[in-house]
Amino acid sequence: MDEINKFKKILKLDRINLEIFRSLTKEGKINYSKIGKEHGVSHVSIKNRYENLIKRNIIKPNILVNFSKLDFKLAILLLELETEGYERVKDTYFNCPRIIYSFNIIGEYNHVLVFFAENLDMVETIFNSCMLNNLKGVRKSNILIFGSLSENLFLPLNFNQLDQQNENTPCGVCCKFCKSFIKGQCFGCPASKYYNGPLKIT
Amino acid sequence: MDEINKFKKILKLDRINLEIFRSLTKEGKINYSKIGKEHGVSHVSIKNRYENLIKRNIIKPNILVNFSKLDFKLAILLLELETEGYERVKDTYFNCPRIIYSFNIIGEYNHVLVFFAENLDMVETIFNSCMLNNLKGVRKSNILIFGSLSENLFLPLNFNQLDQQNENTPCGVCCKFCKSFIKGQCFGCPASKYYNGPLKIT
DNA sequence: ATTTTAAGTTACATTTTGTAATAGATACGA
DNA sequence: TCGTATCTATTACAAAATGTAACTTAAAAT
Repeated sequence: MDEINKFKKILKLDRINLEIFRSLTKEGKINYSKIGKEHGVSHVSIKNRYENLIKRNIIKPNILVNFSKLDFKLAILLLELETEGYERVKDTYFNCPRIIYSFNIIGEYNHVLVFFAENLDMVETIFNSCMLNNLKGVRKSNILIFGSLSENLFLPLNFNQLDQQNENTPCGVCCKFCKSFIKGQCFGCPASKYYNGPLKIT
Repeated sequence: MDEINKFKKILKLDRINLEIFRSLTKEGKINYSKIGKEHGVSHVSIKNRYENLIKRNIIKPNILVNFSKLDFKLAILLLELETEGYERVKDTYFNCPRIIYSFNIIGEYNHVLVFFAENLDMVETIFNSCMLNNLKGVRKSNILIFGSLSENLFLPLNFNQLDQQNENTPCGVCCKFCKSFIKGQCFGCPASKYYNGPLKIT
């Protein structure tokens, strides 16, 4: 019971909050007045609930992209890292626009990276040039490539990194000097000015 | 070049669309007028761009939940399924409120499920009672448990399934008859009327 | 017992949105 | 090449939603 009350202080799940969470996905917008009317409270109350949850960093509105519609490839990289490398991975890839998720796990591996590339060749290039070259202390690794994305697979994309005005990538290299980029095997990093793939900002 | 033009027809990335995508995360709302003013176009134009991308199923606004703030546990289940079971997994868990992601992969395993549970004991219970009991044709499985979620980890939660008014779970069982539930080892399925954990709607 | 905090209310001025009619540019088939 | 769709954009105005501030109530903390 204590576990439950503690949880409720963080995220109270009642019909009103549920409706707040749902409305954005259902209608693409949050309409304070409408939700308020439906639940017999004022629009200001809805606004406060919503904004407080965001301010307290409990929820985050976001735009997810349907990766099934793009012709992108996704991959999961399972890593067993030595202690030193372990801390560094998150730092290195914290702002990488290709990394969708990065988390520590317990078990056969201790870190997971989920990333995307523009096509299958690029998966290989990214894996070799961006990752293995950059990472130290990898004891073991395993790559799982996503198969056909038949259903709609919506994932977050780091739009904040797509400005494409920086000389260096967020992970600290420069595409200009990368073999794969020079040979034309790689579109480059979508966060750098050298990028020339489908995510190029027009 | 053709690859890039094909992509642009699906998702045109210019400064305006980028700003549309960013604004929701930055400000929690999409303000057509404001974005329009900033980019020298009318609010109607912004509205149309946004609504068309949603209607075409390219993007989906969503509320992500900060799992680092909740005391929930996350796990990745890697499965090697026989052809017959392969098709069934997606169907069975399509509406499961605990499943965050489900996708086909190529490699050592052919399917991945990412799910959450209220605590570590529940991970075990879900794995045994909900999954292994329900799945046929599993040749090999591997479970990876998430470690400490030090950073903020925002993931989507299926709020549409949290009504808690159904006798049966979306995967087709009834908690009332489940051993783990009867013994009090399990909060039950958050989609069913029997659920009594922290996600209980008040 | 008093203060603080959290959650909600009303009222009104301001801002945003929806809608409809319309225009220009591009794509495309006959 | 002509005409027809289609896509993207515009303006203008009525309708609706939002932001804000001052205030209320209840619960929690000191």
